[in-house]
Amino acid sequence: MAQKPSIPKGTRDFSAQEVNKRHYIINTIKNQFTKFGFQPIETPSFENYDTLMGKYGEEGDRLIFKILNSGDFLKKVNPNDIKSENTLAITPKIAEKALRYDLTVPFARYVVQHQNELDFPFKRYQIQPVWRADRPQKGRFREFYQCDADVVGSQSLWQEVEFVQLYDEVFTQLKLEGVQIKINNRKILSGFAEIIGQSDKLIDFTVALDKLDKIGEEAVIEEMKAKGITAQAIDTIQPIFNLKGDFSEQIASLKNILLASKSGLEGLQELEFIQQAIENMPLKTAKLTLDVTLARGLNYYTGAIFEIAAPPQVKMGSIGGGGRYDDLTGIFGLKNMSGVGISFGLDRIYLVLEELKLFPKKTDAQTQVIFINFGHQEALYAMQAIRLLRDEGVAAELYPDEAKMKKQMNYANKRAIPFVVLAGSKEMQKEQFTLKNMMTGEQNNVNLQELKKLVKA
RNA sequence: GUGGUUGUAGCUCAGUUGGUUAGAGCGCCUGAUUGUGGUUCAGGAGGUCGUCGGUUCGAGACCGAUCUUCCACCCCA
Repeated sequence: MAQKPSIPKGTRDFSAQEVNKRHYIINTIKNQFTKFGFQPIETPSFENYDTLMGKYGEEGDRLIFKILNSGDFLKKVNPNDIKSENTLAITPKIAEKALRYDLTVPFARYVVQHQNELDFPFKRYQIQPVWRADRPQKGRFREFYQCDADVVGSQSLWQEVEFVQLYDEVFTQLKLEGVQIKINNRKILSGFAEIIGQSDKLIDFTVALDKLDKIGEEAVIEEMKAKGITAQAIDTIQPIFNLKGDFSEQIASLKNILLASKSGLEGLQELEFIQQAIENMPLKTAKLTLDVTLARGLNYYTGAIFEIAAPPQVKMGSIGGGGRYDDLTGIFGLKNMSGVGISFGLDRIYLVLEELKLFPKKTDAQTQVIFINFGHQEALYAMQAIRLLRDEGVAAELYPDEAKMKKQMNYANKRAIPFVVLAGSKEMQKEQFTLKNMMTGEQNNVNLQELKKLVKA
């Protein structure tokens, strides 16, 4: 116990069953990505320090795992910085690489770096782990998978429409019903800030607004005041705390509030476009809702913002998110390249499916038949049959050791292998096999042809 | 980064105000059953009580540090 090895905080090992279930989710997502015309790419697990730093705000920078240089990494550091414990100055000197924090920024880097080889609009998907030096919690890990799909090089709102459909399709396939696709638009949030004459406090304003359904109206107002937003300004936009009605009714009331804001009205128009399209092509199981309090931390969104809420009966943070960013590649020197993308949080979706018992019983193929090992001659006889079964696509194996029958049977039972073949000298003489069905316990003497047929069924 | 919480056998957990050799259920191994798993019965193995240090005649229990778990905040998938 004491001397046993361990793994770092916030990381996990996955058993065979868990991996199979994860593959089930990944395959579902991948199939839909492909159907919607996205191409797979992969990027390295670590990037240059400068590629990642400064892209996620101060909080994000703190959560990026930095990789210590190899060799005499202290040589490049100014000794005065070490003496004065100037961490900020030392870090970029001793860590020139860092683990990726998400898939979007590496994707932007990829697009800029390969711009001459890509055909725009470029649609890519990417399913890889990311790392964050966060404190673990329910559904929060330090290593987790993101499944991203993005389009760059198109300003068309049809992309947003398609992403809503893509979300709906994936969760429908996963039998996860009642998922809420919350949508908002950064331009509406800017519009609010504009109306109250405090555009400089946009971030503070949205961060506070984002907490509305969690801490309530009063606490939100409290926080806004604490951030220096005037009571008068808050009064002006008070109505947004209590928006009523369905999607289009909310749009109508917002139009009144945002009358004086050009960008606000633009944002509303975009939302209307998406909503009307979806109305004409109803979603299968998900629900599209307008949520003006939806802010999402990432600074780079400029248009639509998505967030996916799990069905209300499970307590879980968002299981996906995304949005439009007009200038993501700008930070790497490629201007005028509008992009929009979404992400699925694999690990959280897993927890939700587990809690709601939505995983199919058989998430993956497993061994269908195992042959008892009676000795060298018998094993050879078994192996010949196994090879033919494998050619037919049947997962078959031989118990490797000449162990006691009871032990071999027990092993088959534990692994829930549905068929066991007993082929000893008796069977070999008649070129037969004794096939035992482990579910029913019944046993039959069959030839190879019949064996294939029975095991496959 | 802030505050709280958890750790005893492979797993789930008991363990009294600090006092002999730290227990249970499940699982595991062996046998009853030399070509038959699940059920039953009998027997058995397995723990430096997360780690390091301290208090004490004596620590699984008390104190400190550290690691880990889970939770809230922050932030986020």
